[in-house]
Amino acid sequence: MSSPSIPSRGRPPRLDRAKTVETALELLDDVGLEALTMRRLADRLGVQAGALYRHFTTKQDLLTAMAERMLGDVQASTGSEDWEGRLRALARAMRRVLLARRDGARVFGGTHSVGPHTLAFAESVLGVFREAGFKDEDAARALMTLVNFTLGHTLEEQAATMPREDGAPDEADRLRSAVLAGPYPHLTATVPVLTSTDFDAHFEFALDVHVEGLRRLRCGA
Amino acid sequence: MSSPSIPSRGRPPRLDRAKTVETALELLDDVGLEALTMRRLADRLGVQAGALYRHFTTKQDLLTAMAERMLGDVQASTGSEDWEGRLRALARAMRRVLLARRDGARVFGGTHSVGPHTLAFAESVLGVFREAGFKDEDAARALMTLVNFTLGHTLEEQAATMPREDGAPDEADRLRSAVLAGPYPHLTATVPVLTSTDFDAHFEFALDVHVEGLRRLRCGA
DNA sequence: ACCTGAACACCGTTCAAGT
DNA sequence: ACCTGAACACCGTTCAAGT
Repeated sequence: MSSPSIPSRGRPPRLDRAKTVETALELLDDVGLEALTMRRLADRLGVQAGALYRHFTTKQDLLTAMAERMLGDVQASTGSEDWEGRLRALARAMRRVLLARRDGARVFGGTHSVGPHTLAFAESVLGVFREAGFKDEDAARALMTLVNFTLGHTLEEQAATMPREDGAPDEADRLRSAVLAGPYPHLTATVPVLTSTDFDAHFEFALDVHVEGLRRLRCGA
Repeated sequence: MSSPSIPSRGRPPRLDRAKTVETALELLDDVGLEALTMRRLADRLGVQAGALYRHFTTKQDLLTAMAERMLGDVQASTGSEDWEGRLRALARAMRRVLLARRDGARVFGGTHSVGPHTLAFAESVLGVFREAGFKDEDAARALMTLVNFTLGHTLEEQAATMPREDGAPDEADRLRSAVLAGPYPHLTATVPVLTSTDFDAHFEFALDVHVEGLRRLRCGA
């Protein structure tokens, strides 16, 4: 088999987008977004940094491809549930794939992929809304809101669970001492919840609010 | 007056945190977050870059002070409205101050100030919820959700309205052509809304969903 | 005490030249 | 066609030395 199709003049390339993106995601998991540099990625690929620019026009282009690749891991929920159940499943799936990689939310939030995985996800969410009877305008805005809040939540979650260097106080600790030092009765009462690490509960709360609000808007107006 | 209080040995400082933060915010408006460097800021202050580290331990510390300063511009809505009206006013005020400066949302989102302005804002939102009868746990999570979605929205808004360099296609254009090139019926139907620049309408939709959802949760459970 | 000058250890990106 | 080698124009941060 392996038809030569286009007889590629010169040597076969040692790099390609797919393999580079895969390696970049592994490097991301190992060192985090801050330390993900073109030079370090080139090192891991056994290549010079400049070679990466044959396959990605900029670092931003690489990050966008990484975000697109991450979205490819969302499971298509073929469930025969109602629209609310299908919506919850899609939101949880998006959260899951972002949490699956170190700084995944920041990578996704810093890019705007229009690749097939990203569009397929948006298409699924829109399908749920439109088949549930939402107007096109509401469906589009409901998609934006859902992506927004899911991204925002995972951003906070990954920021809060970041491994802090020795000696530096936890973010929760900094908030606690600042709140207790000032005249903040409401914050004082709620700071245990605000610094809680039960992010599943926080996410499900936001998801409940969102779905509940959308249900009201579906019939009204 | 002007009591010498502590006789400051040596020359009076040419820099202080407040003035530096103010200048940094002006520089941000002029050049954007990407070009906001310690060297450029030092230049504008007539000082060497290293001098900034007498007043801010890191650039992150400076950015946090900038975010804190921005939150100081929220107007205290002393309105005698119901909890929903007060909540809407606070969310709109947060959106307003973030939109007031170039890349304001990204600066705020990349930091976690526990300064008085930030805490005062959180305290206000929590006050609305708790006085409306929300449980402490729900109030705390509703605050997180509100800040989340307001930040996420302004992040998207400022990303979409960024001045693009010549020749580079608009983000909306890229989305449009990608959608029309593939099998995406739902996206095709909604892409006019998704690429709409009526961000007020998008924000008010999300605010409606949020408030509507919270109203249901207040009594229930 | 506060700032300068200069360095350290990096960045992303470009591009002639090799193969 | 693809990659190397080397450079360009920067970064954030540190710190001896000056005043």
